Amino acid sequence: MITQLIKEAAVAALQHFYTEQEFTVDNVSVNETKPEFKGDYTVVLFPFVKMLRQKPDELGKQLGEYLVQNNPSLFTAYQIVSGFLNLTVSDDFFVSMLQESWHNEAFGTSKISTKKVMIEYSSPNTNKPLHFGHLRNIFLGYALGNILKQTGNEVVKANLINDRGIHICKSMVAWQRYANGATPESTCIKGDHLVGDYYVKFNDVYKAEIAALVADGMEEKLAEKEASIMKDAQQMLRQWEAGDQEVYSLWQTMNGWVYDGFEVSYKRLGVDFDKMYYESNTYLLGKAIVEKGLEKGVLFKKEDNSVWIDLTADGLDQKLLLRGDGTSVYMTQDIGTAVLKYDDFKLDQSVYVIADEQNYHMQVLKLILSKLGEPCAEGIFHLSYGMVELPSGRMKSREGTVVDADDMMDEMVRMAQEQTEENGKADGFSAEELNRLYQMIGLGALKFYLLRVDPKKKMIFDPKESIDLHGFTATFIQYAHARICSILRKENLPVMPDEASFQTYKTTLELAKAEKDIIVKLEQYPCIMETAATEMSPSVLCNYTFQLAQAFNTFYDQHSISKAENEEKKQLRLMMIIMTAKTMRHAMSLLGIALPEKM
RNA sequence: GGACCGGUAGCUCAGUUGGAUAGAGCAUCAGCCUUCUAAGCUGAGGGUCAUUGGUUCGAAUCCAAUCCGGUUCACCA
Repeated sequence: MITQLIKEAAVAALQHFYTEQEFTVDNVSVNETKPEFKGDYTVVLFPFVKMLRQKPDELGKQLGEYLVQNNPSLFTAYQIVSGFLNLTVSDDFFVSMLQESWHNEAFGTSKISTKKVMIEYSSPNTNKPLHFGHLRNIFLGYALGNILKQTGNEVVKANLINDRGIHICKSMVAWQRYANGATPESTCIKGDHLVGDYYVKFNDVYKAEIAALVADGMEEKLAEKEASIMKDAQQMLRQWEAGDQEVYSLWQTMNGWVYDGFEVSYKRLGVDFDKMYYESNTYLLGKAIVEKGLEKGVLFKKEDNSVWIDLTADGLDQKLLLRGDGTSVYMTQDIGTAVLKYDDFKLDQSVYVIADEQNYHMQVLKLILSKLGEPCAEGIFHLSYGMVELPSGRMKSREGTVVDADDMMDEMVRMAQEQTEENGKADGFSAEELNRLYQMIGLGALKFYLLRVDPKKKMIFDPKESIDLHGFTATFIQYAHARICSILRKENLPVMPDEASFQTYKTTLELAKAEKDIIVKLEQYPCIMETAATEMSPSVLCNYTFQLAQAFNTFYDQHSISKAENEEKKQLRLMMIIMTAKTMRHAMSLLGIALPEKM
């Protein structure tokens, strides 16, 4: 990568002049040169000015001369502007890069990290369908898995399904009471939606029952406990835990409906999992680890027999791990699951894609595991993301204010269709092609919208304003890609021509600014990929790809490819746009976004 | 109250270990389709980087304090 080469060259130059000092590439700061100055990359001189007691301009001149003289294939000129050494990188360097890499499908992949990594994402409850907030989680997890694979890691995509507990019993009770045996088949409602409807029903009835009790003079707190539907749900949970046949079978049936529904959604979203965990299998785990912790003296018992860990020395609180009656809590279960995952796959790293409201929980989980001496503790990483909110505040499934994931997908596809037709671009496609195109545009826009911002920022989504298909969007990138493909069609070339399609000319014509801008960007791709992986941030790829598409559009407007000045230019430009399209496809495919050849 | 996260243009956001006059998109305004797709391109306006101090040759970035918003500190999951 070029910044690395520049740093190494700068170190060599410094070492040449100042033999008594030690320099490393980490001392050298290299940035892209600001557009208002001549040059491509800039070495900041100030750190050395102080260290070597030299005047900036003199030091810059000394280094600049040396660098240009001794690296003729890399630099053609230098310029010093108030403490900054601006280096012009030779066209030859960029053209060679292009000639070597335009065809390389592995450009951007590396082996900088070869860990075994699990990414747990999605992790839904089985009492309601997926909503817009889940989508952020799902896209993040899926994209991150792909990105980590690109940098050499072995990735296990995992889904931990929350399929048991009081909230699951709530929809079951409501279904039992009010559904008259309705099934997805009998109602033609997608299974997860059907179950979700009864979860909402439960809460409606629950509220009404409380109101009735309060009207009869009961205290509200007591009414919340005494409402018959709630008592039924609690009773059902006890029966489930006791293994009651009838309850168990209802539970299996309704969860089955939900899984069928999820399957459809996941498939449409284009995501998948290598390993499924179910809380009904894991909720009893962790107790044995807690017992060991007691023996070791890491944990302690209170008078009522409940088991705790004291984290006050770490600035946190005491945390309950087992109730007085010996039953476990959420944390206990998570401890068990963390160890289970570690044992299943011998993980180096275990990433949890979970909303930021669980920051404290995850911090405590990691801390407890490390105090218990569990080797899985070190690899735990919480990829925390901000919740998606509506202008009116948080989405609440109990209040029916959620934006449903399936509806959202439909809405996006509908918008894609509407826009395409409005722009008069729906001609020349078969019905099936159009359908595929609308899916690509609609879902691409949705994914890009949710991935383009830093995960930890919360986002507010206004369904009324919906999602723009202009500007910093997937559509913009898709459009640039389609334009490139259109040029290639005109030139009778496939999207990825044979390696021997072009001659490798020795550069004779200077690169135009718009050409150079694209090639400079392309050259940065491997570096960008590394950043995305180490920062665990798909948004890095969104930003990069958008900039690349922008650079292409600018170029496209200024220069012709078919009617290039000469054959050399034409072939160079073809290589350039082929590599641009390839890079855009590569980056976007990691985010699950497809790019059309025509739109 | 403790802990954590956020505050950058009217709105949504970039800004990689401190580097040049803080950048995009949307919105607004002005231009550009007899030439490879105008879902595009070019230009203009728009900023006390929440505030105040500190460190530094240099701070949106690091430190301290303060203000605003959010999350969390359950024998819920």
